[in-house]
Amino acid sequence: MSRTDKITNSTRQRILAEAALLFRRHGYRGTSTRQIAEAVGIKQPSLFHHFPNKQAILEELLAISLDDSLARAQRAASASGPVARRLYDYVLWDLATLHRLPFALSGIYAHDVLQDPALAPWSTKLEALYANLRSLIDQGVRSGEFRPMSPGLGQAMVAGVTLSHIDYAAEHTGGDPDELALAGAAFILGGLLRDPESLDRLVKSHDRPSS
Amino acid sequence: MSRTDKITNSTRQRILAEAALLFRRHGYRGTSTRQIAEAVGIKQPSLFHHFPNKQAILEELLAISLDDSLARAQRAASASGPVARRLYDYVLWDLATLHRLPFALSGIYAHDVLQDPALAPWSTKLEALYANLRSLIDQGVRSGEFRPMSPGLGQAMVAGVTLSHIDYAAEHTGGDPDELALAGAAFILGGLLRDPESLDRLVKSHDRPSS
DNA sequence: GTCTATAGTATGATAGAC
DNA sequence: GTCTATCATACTATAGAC
Repeated sequence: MSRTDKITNSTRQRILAEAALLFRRHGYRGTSTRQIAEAVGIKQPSLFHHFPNKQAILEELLAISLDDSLARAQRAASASGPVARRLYDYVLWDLATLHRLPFALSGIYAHDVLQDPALAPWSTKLEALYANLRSLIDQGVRSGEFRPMSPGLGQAMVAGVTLSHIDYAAEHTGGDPDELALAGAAFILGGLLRDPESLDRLVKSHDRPSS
Repeated sequence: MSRTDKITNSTRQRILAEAALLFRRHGYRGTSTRQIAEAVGIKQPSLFHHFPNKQAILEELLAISLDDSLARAQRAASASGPVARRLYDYVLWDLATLHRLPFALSGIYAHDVLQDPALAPWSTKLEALYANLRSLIDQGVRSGEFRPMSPGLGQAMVAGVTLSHIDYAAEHTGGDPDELALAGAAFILGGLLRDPESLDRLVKSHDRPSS
């Protein structure tokens, strides 16, 4: 995070915003640098004054959306206490953060793009995030808090719900981030918990997520 | 369904299978016709003897995966009886079918591809499928079976879980389709139901899904 | 039904003036 | 920091021989 972009609502930021929107709509590969430039209101070669290449735009968006999530997931997986509580708090924070992003992120976690060897470091980070989720689910299954299930499948489904929120957010602006996050976290925990009454306890005892 | 491909394990079928695999891995746009041809073991122009163009390959895969699901969702949404039962049975059938497909489908529902105007008919079909899911969720919320939630968000999350199964299936072959479908249906219903004890009843009273 | 050769197009990126 | 002009490349698809 050694950058100097305090509140630079500059061309650079507008490129990121428009690119994120287009990447979500048409995918990374389905979006041309000409389209991004047109959306920003400049000509295509001018993009390359702000970013060395198209991939650098994608990588900056990945950094925005992945780094914090991975750190939080790591802490959640290695902390102590009831797993349901830790996973619930993590999901709640993740979704609320996601719904507050200034960028319509997505089309970015799509496996196809991260499969590119040039993006291997990001693929590794996403895999690390997923490994923490698998660990959490495994802990919950072993402790009896969650229904028996393959941690891999559980992780995939949790990630699937998260991705669905990214898409939903992009097409339904104006929703309350916390409300959406609560709905998502309740759905996920409801899907995992063996004794779903404990969900009520989770919801009721939760203070607002700290940024 | 006016085709004549009984058990033609022909070049045509192998093109479909390899294309499906590559589309999932690298996306539709990230997969070149040369890659498909190479995977099949022929040269690139030979593809065009079997399909008029690249898009036709995608469309055939879409037909395989979408037509039946839409029909089933339509019936589920307009039938009578408890919503939870109808949605549970639909999801169970959908996931079990999906896990039995000979093709590693996906990368296909990705919004970015369907956004192409040339694929508008398929985009319409997917939207119709989603509208039926929204209707089911809305019915469930109104009847009190499901927790209060926006039908749009609920539909998105259900679809997200389904997509996660497609991905999971592609990377973990050999799992029991029915078992995976049960886990997915339980997750979804657990996420939706207000009174999750009724989930036990759904699971226990269910006979095996008819093909 | 498959091949070689190639047309036609769109793309990401660079050079250099202003 | 943006522009015009352009290069090099990769792609989908066609033509026509075998």
